[in-house]
Amino acid sequence: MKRKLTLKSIAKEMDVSISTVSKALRDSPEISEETREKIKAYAKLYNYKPNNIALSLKNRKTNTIGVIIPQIVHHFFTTVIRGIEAEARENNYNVIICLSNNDFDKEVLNMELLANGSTDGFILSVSKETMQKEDYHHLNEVIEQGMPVVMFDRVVEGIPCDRVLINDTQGAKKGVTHMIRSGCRKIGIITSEDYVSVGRLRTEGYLDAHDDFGIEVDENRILKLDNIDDLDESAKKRIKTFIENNDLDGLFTVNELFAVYAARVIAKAGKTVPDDISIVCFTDGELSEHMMPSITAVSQHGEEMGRKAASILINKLERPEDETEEYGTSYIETSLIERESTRKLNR
Amino acid sequence: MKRKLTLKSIAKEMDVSISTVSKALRDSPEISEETREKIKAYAKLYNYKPNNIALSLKNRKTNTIGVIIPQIVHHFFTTVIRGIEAEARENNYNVIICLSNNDFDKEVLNMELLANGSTDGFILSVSKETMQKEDYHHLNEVIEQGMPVVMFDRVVEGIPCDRVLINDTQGAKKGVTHMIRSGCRKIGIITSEDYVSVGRLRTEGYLDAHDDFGIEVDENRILKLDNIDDLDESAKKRIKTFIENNDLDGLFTVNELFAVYAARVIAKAGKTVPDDISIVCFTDGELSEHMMPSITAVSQHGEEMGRKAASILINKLERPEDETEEYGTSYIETSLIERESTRKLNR
DNA sequence: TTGTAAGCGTTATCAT
DNA sequence: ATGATAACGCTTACAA
Repeated sequence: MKRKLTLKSIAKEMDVSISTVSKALRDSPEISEETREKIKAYAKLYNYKPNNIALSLKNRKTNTIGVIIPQIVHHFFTTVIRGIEAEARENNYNVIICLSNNDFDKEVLNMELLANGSTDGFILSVSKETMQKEDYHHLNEVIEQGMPVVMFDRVVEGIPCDRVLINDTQGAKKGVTHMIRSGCRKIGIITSEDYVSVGRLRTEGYLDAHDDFGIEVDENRILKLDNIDDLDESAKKRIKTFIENNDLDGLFTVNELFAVYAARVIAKAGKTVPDDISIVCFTDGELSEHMMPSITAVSQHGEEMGRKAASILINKLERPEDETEEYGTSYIETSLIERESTRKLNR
Repeated sequence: MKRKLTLKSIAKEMDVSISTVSKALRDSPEISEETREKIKAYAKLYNYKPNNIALSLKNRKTNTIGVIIPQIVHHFFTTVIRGIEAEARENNYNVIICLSNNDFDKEVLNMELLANGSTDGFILSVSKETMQKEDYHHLNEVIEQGMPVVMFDRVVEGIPCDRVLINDTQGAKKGVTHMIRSGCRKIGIITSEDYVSVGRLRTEGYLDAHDDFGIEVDENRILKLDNIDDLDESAKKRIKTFIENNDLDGLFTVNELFAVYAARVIAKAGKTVPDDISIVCFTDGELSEHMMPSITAVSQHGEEMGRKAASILINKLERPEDETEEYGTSYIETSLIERESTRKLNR
C-alpha cells in the first residue's frame, strides 16, 4: 500500500521546501522554470492530488452543496438531483445528498452534521414531519451561521432564504382545465391535507379551473389524504370508497401512485379510461408513462428546478458577503403531457 | 450573522487555554470538575459542535462512506442506499452519494474527488461504460492507497475488494422455474449482452431452469439488448418484433421496464396475461407492483444488500490494518413475489 | 489542574 | 528563486 502523496512527501523526495512545491504546482512565477517543471513532472508521474479536507479547512470553504430531501424514491427528486449535480459540476461544486425519510429528527441531524464544516450551503425540500411540527430551528440556525439555504418543492414560510417552486396551482389548473375542455363535468381530486403546501396549492388549482368555467364544485369530490408520499392501506381504502361513492367522469390526483391505484379501482368497477372517466396526475414519472393506459400528467420539470436551485445557491456563495440580503421565489413552469388517459381535444 | 463557535473562541471567552476547553468537552479527568462543568455549560448554551473538517484532517479519518452508483432512478438502488444509510448511521458513519450516470469519466471523477480526503472507503456498482471499457485503474488506485472498496450488484473480476451480490442466477432460475411449473413451455427471455454481469448471470439461470426440466431452449427465444438501464426506441422496436415473432407462453425479463413494455405489446396483440402468456421480471419495484395486471417479480432485497455492503466496509475500516487481507463475496438471496402476471401453482 | 506545542495538508505572507 | 512561518480547528503528548 503506497501512502498518498502530500506536498511534504514530495518536498522531501525532491529536496526542496514544502512551499516551493506548493508554489511550483500552482504555477507561481516565483519558482524557476526548471524546478517548476521538475516538480510538476514528478507530481504528475505519481498522480498527486491535493487533499480536499486540508483545502477546506484552510479556505473555510468546502465547495460542496448539501442536498436534503425527504425521499429519493420519487422519480421527481431524482430529476431534481440530476439538475443540481449538473449545475454544481459546471461551477466546480460537489454535491452531498442526505435523505430525511420524511423524518424530522433525521432532517435536523443531517443538517447539523453537514453544517459542521462539510458544506457551504443547503438545498432542501422539508420533510412532512417538519411541516407538521412547524419547528424550523435547524434551518434558522444554519442561516444564522451564514450558510445560505434554498428550499424547493416543499417550502415553508418565514425562513430567510430563497425558494424555487413549481407553479403548483397553475399546473393543477392546466390538468383540470384539460379535462373540462374535453367534456368532463364531474371531476374528482385526490390531494393532501392543507398543511402540505403542494397539496394545498394543487387543490387551489383544481378549484380555480372550475371557477373559470363557472362549474360548481361538489365538496364530496375532494379527497384529502394525510400521507401523500406512499400508498398505504388506509389510503387505498379511502381511495376505493371515494371512487365508488362518486359518479365521476374525471379524476385529478396530486401524485402518480394515487392515479395508478384509482385506475385499478376504476377498472374493477368495470369502467374504462378515458371513455368513462379521464385521469390526470401530477408528476411525470415512470408509472404514468408505462401504465396501460398511460396517464396524462403534469410534468414538474425537476431537472430545471434542480439547476435553478443550485444556480441560486452558488450565486449566493460566490458573492461577497456584504451585499444586501434579498430573498426571492422562482417559479418553474409545468407542462401537460397528454397520454392515453384523457380524451383528445378538438382544436 | 454569528460566527460559528470554535474551541479558540470559547477559550478566549472563558479565559482558559484551548486545550483546557478541548479536554473539558471530552470529559477528561485532567480538568477540575468545576471548570469542566463551566465550560460544558457554556458550550451547550451556545450550541458548540466540533468542526468535522478539522477532525477529519487531524484523525486522517472522515467516518464517511462514498457510494457511487450508476443511476439513482432505479428503485433498487434506492433501497440499497437506504440499507447503507441505516447501517452507516448505526455505526456513526456518514454517507456521500455520487451518481455516475453510467458514464465512465464521471465514475472516475467522482472517485478521485472523494478519494482526496472526503471518504474512508467506497461502496460502488460499476457503470456500464466501465464494464465495456474494462478500465479499472481508478478502482485499483484507491485500493492501492489503502481505501477499502466493496462492490455490489454490478461487479467486475480481478479487483482486490469485497463483493456483495444477489444470487442472480438463482433468482432468474426461481422465476423461470415458477413459469415452467405452471405449465409454460415456450418461455422467452429479454436480457442484456453478456458483458453486463447481471444480464449474463440471469441468462444462465434461465438456461439452468430449462435444463432441470429437460426442456430444450430455442435460441430465438433469447433477446439480448445492450442497454439494460433504459427503454429507448431501439429497445422498444426489438422487443416488439421479438414478441411478435415468437409464439411464447411465458416471458422472463431482467428488469421491470422491459416487462412493462412487453406487456403493452402483448396486450396490443390481443393476448392476455397470464392466460395466454405469463410474465416474470427481475427487480421488485413500483412498476411491477402497480401495473395491471401486476407483475410477478424476483425481489432483490436491496436494503439487505446495502446493509451487508456497509457492514463489510465498516468492518474493514475499523479493523487494524495489519490483519491479513482477505476478500470475499457475499450473496443475498432473492425471493419470488407472486402477482397477477403468472398462474397460480397447485401445490 | 492547566497550559504549551506539534501536527494533520494546505496556502499566503514575509524573510533570505 | 527558495524557504520559514503562521494559520485553518482540533487533539494530545508533554511541561509547568
